[in-house]
Amino acid sequence: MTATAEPISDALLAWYDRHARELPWRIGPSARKAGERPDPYRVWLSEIMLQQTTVAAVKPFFERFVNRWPGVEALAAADESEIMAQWAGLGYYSRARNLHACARAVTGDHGGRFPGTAAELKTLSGIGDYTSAAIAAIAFDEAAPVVDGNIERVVTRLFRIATPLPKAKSEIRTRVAEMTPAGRPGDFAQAMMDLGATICTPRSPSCLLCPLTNACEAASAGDQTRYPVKAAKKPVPTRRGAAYVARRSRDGAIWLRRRPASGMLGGMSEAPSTDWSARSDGGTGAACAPFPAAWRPVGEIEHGFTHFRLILDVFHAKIEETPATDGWWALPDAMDEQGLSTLMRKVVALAEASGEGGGTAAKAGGTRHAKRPGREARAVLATTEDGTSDEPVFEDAGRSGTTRPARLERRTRRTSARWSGR
DNA sequence: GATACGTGGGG
DNA sequence: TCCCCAAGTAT
Repeated sequence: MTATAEPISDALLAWYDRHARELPWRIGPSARKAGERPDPYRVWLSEIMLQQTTVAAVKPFFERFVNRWPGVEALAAADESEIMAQWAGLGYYSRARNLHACARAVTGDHGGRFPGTAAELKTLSGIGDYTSAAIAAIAFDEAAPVVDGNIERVVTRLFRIATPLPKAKSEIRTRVAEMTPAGRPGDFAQAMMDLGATICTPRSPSCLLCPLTNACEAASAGDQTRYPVKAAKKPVPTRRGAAYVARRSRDGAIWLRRRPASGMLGGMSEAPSTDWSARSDGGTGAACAPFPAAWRPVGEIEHGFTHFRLILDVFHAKIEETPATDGWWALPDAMDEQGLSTLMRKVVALAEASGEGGGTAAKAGGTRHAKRPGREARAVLATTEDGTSDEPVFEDAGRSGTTRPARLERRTRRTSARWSGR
């Protein structure tokens, strides 16, 4: 332990006692001191969701998950497709698959209880260096060094570490291990993350409000925004592809299929699409469609992924016969349960908005190339048709069986879908 | 070690 | 508009 280590954790914990954020998965410092402990299941679930994802984005998903699956056994008993559908919109979908695998491992191999050490936790699917340490510290009081992006920023500034990430990780971890107090390792980790999220922010840190400013080498030098130093990022290429939205004239149902279990949007549903490595010249059209129909171009969707930008040409057709390909019919009312990624929700929304007979003004020459998918997607969509309802379709029978006869239930109401994620 | 892997919000 | 980035992991 270095000479400065102890004052840092003391000052930080004192700050945390006053300024800790209240979060649905968190036990506040007072309650924690009073002996209350966080539920390892909730800690785990939140940590998985929070990987590369903002607190604001996670909150509603976390609430839905714990309402639906209050404990790890319930989650383990769920169908993976149902978990995927609930995860839809949160991104990084391998997390959802790993979540299920982890829940099953905890239930099957650990008697329904999460193992209590970082080393054991790390053997579970979806739990790596950060998450294992975080769960061990927060839920089980192990003084494991927790290092996430916030803490990297705080520590590189505190010690003015100029080594670029990710090379600096080991040094950062060493520093964190030195600072982590045996008494309150979980609060310390959460305090560091809160500090990084609210005070020691990337662009304009509020050093005047920071409890560690006196100990901070970068603040003393006045160059705090130089840290952390990161390797240069590479330019993101553009890929193109096409998506084909087939609508059943009778009830407005859309033909969906499931993407392969691994790779981009793995395991999620989609309107049948070409692959995306496809030529950047936009050489997509009716000829590339998954099955013959009167395909009409309705615009394009732009979507930014982490490592490439995608431009998807969207085609629409009204058909009546069930295609002779793998897939299933999804009714407008049931879109939320289909496990559609955000990209595919945009695709479907665009097709809906420009589909003739859908009740919305499909005219206006602007639909041909919707350069503003964001605005497009935010449009309130309404179909004036009455819909019949299939059962929720995102399930095994649906994707393999294809032409499974729909269970018909008359549901005479208008559908009005708003682009709001859920 | 480098790359694949989503999405939405903020400056 | 564009770029950055957010409680990372798996391969």
